[in-house]
Amino acid sequence: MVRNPERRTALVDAAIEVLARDGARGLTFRAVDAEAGVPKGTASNYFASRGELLAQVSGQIHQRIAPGPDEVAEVMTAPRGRELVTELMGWINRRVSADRTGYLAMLELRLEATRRPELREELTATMRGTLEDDLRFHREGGLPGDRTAVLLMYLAMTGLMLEQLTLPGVVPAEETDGLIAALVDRVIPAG
Amino acid sequence: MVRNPERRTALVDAAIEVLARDGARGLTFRAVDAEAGVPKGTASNYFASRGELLAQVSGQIHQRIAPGPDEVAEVMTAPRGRELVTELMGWINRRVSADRTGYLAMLELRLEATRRPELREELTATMRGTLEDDLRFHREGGLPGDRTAVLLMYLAMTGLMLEQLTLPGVVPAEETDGLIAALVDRVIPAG
DNA sequence: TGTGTAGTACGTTACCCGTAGTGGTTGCAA
DNA sequence: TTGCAACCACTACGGGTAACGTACTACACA
Repeated sequence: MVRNPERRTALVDAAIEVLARDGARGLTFRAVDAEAGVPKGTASNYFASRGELLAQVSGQIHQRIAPGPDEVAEVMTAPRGRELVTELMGWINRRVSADRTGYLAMLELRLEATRRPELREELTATMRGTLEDDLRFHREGGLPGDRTAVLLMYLAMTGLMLEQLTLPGVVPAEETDGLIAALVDRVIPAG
Repeated sequence: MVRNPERRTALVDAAIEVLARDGARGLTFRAVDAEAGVPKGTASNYFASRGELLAQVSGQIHQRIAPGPDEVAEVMTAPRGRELVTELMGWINRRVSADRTGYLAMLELRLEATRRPELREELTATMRGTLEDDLRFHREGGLPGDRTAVLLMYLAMTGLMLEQLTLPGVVPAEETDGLIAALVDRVIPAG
């Protein structure tokens, strides 16, 4: 098994690209080779199996999707209130548009997790972790809204994400900002 | 091109099953043949291409997912109010659990639509139609909650659906009923 | 008896996969 | 500086699989 960290991450990045563009069906070692611009057979040398490739994709995609810490810090200079929460949600939304590839690959992974117990466990643990981080961030950051509110926002944003990524014509893009504002407004209890 | 309606729907049903179980990757004419218990090559005779197969799956899956009219009528005997809306949402949720296969296939179709403009258009039109039906049903049925409320519930239920289908461990099953109740309670404006 | 569909069998095609083999680069030691 | 050893990129090949479509036969029904 060859170990060249740069090349390995390059291959995994290529795999993410292929996954988003061609779907699970198009994700083959050869396709990864081609996408990464490396000779045929290279992916074979770096990953023992398709499952291992997916596992590494799963590990890398979170880093790709996760926000940079300074990015968050910048937004969080504003006073705590519903407006700030709205801003955060809109920011998530824009992030999905900006990195369609990453989020689409994530969706493909979710579907794949349906059939791969190990992948499912890993993805579940990570997603659960980030959700708990969100909850803690919200609570300790002094943002308005209880635990239930955060969970509801999480679900609605997940749904919005799915819609935008797969069938953008169903919920018109012009409405999304208004919907996000209404979501925050209604879901966070007054007080 | 052979035309035997029964067999055709049987094949499409088999394709839905394969799509949910093995994903887009596993959806081949041969796999459909095997799943439907018909001789190899049959699917080839019934569908000119993979795209045509997917188109027919898309046409049939909506009927499979759509509720029977009497089912709705039965629930709608209750007095109009938040409780009834909660009941309806819980019913959607149970429906997803009961027909995992159908909804998983639907998810696979959404992802596939990412790469197939024709499929995307058709799916978008249908989904948009059912969403507008929902909105009309809600309005004309005298249920509480404005248009925004229905859209927000749609998004949250979509998110919940995705979570349950792909990573059921992230949002614990014990919480879902409470979340649905809270969703309805908060999203529908008082009045 | 003729048309159309079910079932069988087959050949072609297209990838996909892994690996053996080669050459080049780097690092270390004499 | 030179020689050696390890590692990795790259090429090329061969095996294998499975998917696909179709020609062919059998049968039912009009």
